[in-house]
Amino acid sequence: MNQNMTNLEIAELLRSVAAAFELKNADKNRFRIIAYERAADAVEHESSELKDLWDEGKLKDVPGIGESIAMHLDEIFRTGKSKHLKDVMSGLPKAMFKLMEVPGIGAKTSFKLVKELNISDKNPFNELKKAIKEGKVNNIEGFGEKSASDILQSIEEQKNKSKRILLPYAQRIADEILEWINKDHSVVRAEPLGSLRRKASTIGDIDIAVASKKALQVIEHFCNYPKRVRVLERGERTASIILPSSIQVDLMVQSPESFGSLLQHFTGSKHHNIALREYSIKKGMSLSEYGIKQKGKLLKFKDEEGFYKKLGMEYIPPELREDSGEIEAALQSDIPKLVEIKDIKGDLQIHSDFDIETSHDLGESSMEEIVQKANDLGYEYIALTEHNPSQSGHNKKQFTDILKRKKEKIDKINYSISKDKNKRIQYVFNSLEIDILTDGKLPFDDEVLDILDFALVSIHSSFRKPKDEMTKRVLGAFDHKKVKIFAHPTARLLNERESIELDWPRIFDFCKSNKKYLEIDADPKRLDLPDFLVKEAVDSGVKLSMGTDAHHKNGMDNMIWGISVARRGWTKSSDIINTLSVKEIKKVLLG
DNA sequence: GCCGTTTTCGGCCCGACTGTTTTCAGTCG
Repeated sequence: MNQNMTNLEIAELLRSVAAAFELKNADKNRFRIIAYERAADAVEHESSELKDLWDEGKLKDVPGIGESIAMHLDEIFRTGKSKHLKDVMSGLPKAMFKLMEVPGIGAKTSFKLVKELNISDKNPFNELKKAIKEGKVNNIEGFGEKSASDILQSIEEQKNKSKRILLPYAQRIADEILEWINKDHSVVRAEPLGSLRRKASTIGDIDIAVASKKALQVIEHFCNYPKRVRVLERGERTASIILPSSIQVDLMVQSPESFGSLLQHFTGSKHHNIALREYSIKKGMSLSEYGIKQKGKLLKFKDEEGFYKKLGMEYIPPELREDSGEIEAALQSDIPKLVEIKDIKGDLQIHSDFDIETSHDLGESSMEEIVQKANDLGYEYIALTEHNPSQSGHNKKQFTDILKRKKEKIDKINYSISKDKNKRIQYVFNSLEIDILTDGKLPFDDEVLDILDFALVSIHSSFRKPKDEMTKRVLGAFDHKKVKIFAHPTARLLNERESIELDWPRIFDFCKSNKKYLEIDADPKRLDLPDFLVKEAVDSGVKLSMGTDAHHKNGMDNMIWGISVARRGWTKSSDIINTLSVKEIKKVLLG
């Protein structure tokens, strides 16, 4: 424990406390254990840092954190430790909490192993592995050959487990498995569910639901998937396999007349389902993957619409099912009509191969290829947004010359587009993605900027600066008249680089007052703004811009992933400037 | 320990699978 614990560390602490309670008062108060686990979940789920919420006196606004836990956290943030939580965990070996990271090892198993084998805190995983190999584990009461070797395998898999899977890659893996599953003739329908169906930016496990009257046959077929490394479990209705890189695939089978309930159950999220079930209990209904039980009778649902309707709710799109207000909205028929890919009329961040003498990466496709691709996608407009020419080795005249050359080329393209009545595409914006320098300035002055139609700004260096300094830096650059869009605003790279720290409410206010726009960068390794900030931005009345950040014409197909983020952020088409017609967007960007 | 669209007290989501047992505890999603 320390004064500056992150949400992840706090969640881990609360989970350890839950485990400690589980061991210490076995049957006394199991709901306290659940309360701590739910608090841990809530902290992990929370988009703001708890320390910041504590600063603002809002700790108890986090659902799952009440009087008592808030008090302990307050003590931690003030003094760096909590006497009570420390007492709860006292006498339990640290190694125990570490071993619980292994799938299949819970509190009780972990405690028993550490105690029986005298495992030290130093390297519990290696010590446990060694004990298993020496045959010491299968002699412990409650363990056997199989459980010992399962644990060994779990530790190994945990070690080589890849990071969370990027959305499009998870989709490809799921598509391949679906192709295999559909070879079984008893399969009526098969769908990828879980976080993949909710279109989360990264995916942990891959979940698949199948409608079939022959569950056992489907499960047999699934477990024979050629790319499997091993079968993790295999029951009458569900099965799990492990793929290379320790990717887990879970399968659930249900008869076609109940497939709607299975879709609903297996799509999740866990938080959404729990909230939904708690609400339903009050209405005298009990929900499960089999249907809705009411007065002892089981009602079955072929589709999800009927399921939600029975609960007195509007249909909730999968992307919204995170227990972040969607149930309340659905009860009041207040679910927004979410933006769709067909609403998008243009792509506002694309890099061509025009040699702009940048120190960043150039695109790989020519302007002409990109314009053709945009036309194929049905777009009315695009923006060509190469990185700015490098600062070193260019003086003002050279900047001007390069940008004038680019403008001439785009002018020609626009002229030829205007002559071709068969083309959907009507305008190419002459733009640029400009670095925000460390001091908040842009690399060149207004005269050079004037050559452009408009500009994007973004951060590509000095990512780790304090929130206030970073916010001033961004607003300094964003303030220029020609600058309309802040591109990939958090600068995060999924699995690789954390988001920068910004005062978001201040950024949102600035955008609203000054007609500036925040980008959703649709590049699958960015997906930036992240969904929860999209929701906050939209709630604050900020308008967004969509860009694929394509560095090759094929990258323009990535718009769909940006749309997924927008939808998860409760975005309507009117919240996004790229849904405007070419005539309207010129007023917005050229003004 | 948390929480309130019947409640400030009395509830707390629901079910599957596995190994080690011989009816169930532990774990997971």
